[in-house]
Amino acid sequence: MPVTPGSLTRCEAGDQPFPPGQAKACTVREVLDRVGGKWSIGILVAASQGPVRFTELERRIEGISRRMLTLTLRNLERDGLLHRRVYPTVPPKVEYTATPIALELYESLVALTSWAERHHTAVADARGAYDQAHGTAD
Amino acid sequence: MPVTPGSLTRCEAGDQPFPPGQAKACTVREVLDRVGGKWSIGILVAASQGPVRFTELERRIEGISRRMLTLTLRNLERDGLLHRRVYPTVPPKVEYTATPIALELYESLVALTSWAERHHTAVADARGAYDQAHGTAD
DNA sequence: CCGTATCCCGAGCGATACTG
DNA sequence: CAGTATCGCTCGGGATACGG
Repeated sequence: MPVTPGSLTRCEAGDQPFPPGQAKACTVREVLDRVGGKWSIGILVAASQGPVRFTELERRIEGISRRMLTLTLRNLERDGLLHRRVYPTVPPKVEYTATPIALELYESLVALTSWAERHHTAVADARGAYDQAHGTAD
Repeated sequence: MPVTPGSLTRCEAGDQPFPPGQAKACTVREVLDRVGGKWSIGILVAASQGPVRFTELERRIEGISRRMLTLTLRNLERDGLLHRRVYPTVPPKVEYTATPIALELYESLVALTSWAERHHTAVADARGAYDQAHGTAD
């Protein structure tokens, strides 16, 4: 059985104007609005292996700025995807841990990685063909 | 068995600097960069039910502008997710159809919708708690 | 009917410097 | 160590008007 249209009912949490029949699209957007940021997934992956400290993330993510690391961590924490534990020591120590629902999300993302791995060459080919047919570099 | 770190090998198609151990993050980003746009999913959903015409999409998506509809259609076509068929009639008629790999992607997205449906209340609660604890509206 | 062309704005992100 | 503050830019996206 393919995807059943209408199996997803409502779209109440969003402020986006999705008409009926587009409930699924809306639901997906919900997720994308939360982990669609440039660094969210990377942080989630790192934190899914166990508690991670701020500076460790800064090293592991490579390319991220202090600012974006902080911002993304805050957003993930706000959405209940990360738990932030502060040790009142000196120097300070903060650990970030993926919450259970983040781990579930992580699992769900596997479907996407699988798709990407199966078709990324096809996508690349399609791009090449398209750019060939139209104006590649003019 | 939970997600096995390292089961996804390389990240060759991207131009983003993902260090080793972040291959999964990179792969997911690949997908997000393609369907992460504001309207991509909606169009994909509509086109997955069968061929759709331009104006029909314009009505079904509700809120989308002509410009963004065209742009998003072009991107999806370029990535091989949509097939564009032009009937040389007058007035012109154009049909967009989801390709097989788009349908597979659509299936993969079900995992995300499932996650969203299971936890969107938890996320909302987390947000509320966070905003409560910090400065909601001050 | 199916687009393109232009203008404009705000969010997202990067760089840099400062702090408890 | 783990942040905050400020600036500035790029780019996605909205509004509007025009064209084949």
